[in-house]
Amino acid sequence: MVATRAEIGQGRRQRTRAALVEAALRVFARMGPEAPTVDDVTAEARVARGSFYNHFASWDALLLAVATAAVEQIEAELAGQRDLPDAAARVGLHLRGYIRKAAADQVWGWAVVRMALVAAPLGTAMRANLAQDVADGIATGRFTVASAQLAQDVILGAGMMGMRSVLQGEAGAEHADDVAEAVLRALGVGDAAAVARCGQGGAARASLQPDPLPP
Amino acid sequence: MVATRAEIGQGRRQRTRAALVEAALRVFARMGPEAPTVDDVTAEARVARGSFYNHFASWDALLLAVATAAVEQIEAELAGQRDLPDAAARVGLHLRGYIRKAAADQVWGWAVVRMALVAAPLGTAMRANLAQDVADGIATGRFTVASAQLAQDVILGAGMMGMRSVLQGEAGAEHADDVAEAVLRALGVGDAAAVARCGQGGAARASLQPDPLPP
DNA sequence: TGTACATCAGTGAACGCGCGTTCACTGATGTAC
DNA sequence: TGTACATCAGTGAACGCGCGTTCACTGATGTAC
Repeated sequence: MVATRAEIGQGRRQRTRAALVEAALRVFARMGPEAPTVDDVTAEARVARGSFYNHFASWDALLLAVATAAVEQIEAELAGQRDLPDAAARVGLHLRGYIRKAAADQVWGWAVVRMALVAAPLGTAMRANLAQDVADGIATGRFTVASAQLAQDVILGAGMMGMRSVLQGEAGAEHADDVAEAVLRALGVGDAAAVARCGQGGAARASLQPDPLPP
Repeated sequence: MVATRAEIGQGRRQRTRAALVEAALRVFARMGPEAPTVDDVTAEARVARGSFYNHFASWDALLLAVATAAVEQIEAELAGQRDLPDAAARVGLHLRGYIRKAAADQVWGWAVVRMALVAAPLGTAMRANLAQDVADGIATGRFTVASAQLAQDVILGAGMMGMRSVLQGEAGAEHADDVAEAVLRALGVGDAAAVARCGQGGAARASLQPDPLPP
């Protein structure tokens, strides 16, 4: 059966591709998404240089794959929180989740921060997730802000800077709660402190296992 | 007199150097601070390639010069506002000033946003200016925040994202006031709306002349 | 006043490295008979 | 069961472009006499 051979081929392909994406994440965490060369990534993945072009037509294609993988990873860990009825609680838990994950998995954190600041794909992916919660919060009167754009700017801006501070070692893990509370206050949420510090926080925390430090 | 000849030489030097820094600002606005080459900058400055190395030992040296020039430019326009007695007013007016300037001078705005996100020198310069106001606001009880780090993260993060939105055309000039108000709310300033929308705003606005659009 | 000279910054051709990209080849795995 | 073959992904040497960097030269300007 032809299907079998094709499947086996796909298996090899996917393993090599995954190795490249994972290696790129580590390299991006060290060097950002634009400085490294094809050689840096293939060396980290322990794969021949030519293999890169079997999988990615361009550097942007790799960037998109890495950004997608990074967002999927955190969103999977936060799964279920999109179902919370309160938009403020959802935003708060996402903020805490991202910052806590940055503290627990510095490779992921640095890669996300560096990509978010420089590369379009990641910012776009995160904005897409956010837009829904922001629109909901405004529609239900939970957020009192001048515009949805303003809400996004405050959430993403403070969130990214909060991650950066934690990664730099300028703040501890409690920074996640502090940032969430401050952002919710900015959005006009009256009970910001309560929303930012409890809710499904226990569950979210339990799903985060600490990771080894980066190289 | 030997001094005269030396001075004339310095005059030539300084003009060439200034041309390189101004050209680099325009190039950074288009391409960010890392992608462009020495050729891009010298071509924009209409100067021979070799001249670059008469003035800058490395790309980082250029970056530092451009970042310094960009911060000095806005700080000169906001001069006097550091004397305001209220830390909240100072922070608000700086936020509005940066975002309004980005709207009025897009070349400056894009260069600042791209440098702030990627290059260390600019972020460091802005943090240094901020630290004083944040410390003051906390000491006088004007800000009620968990930490100075938190205040900086919210101010810089929301400020940069606000500049980005205006530059992208996703928000209008009024975004400056909205961001300032939201940030002050996050910092626990009770009269955030009042502080963000009046004060020395008129004077600050008058000092900003609109600039031509970037290439 | 005029001419030869000194001292700069600026110039741009030339060199060489490093990187992206290609492509004929290898090796692994499954298939046919 | 064993052997020849087909089909993949993966490999890495080779090519060539583009960029950073250097340095002997030019041109501009002021100085000496």
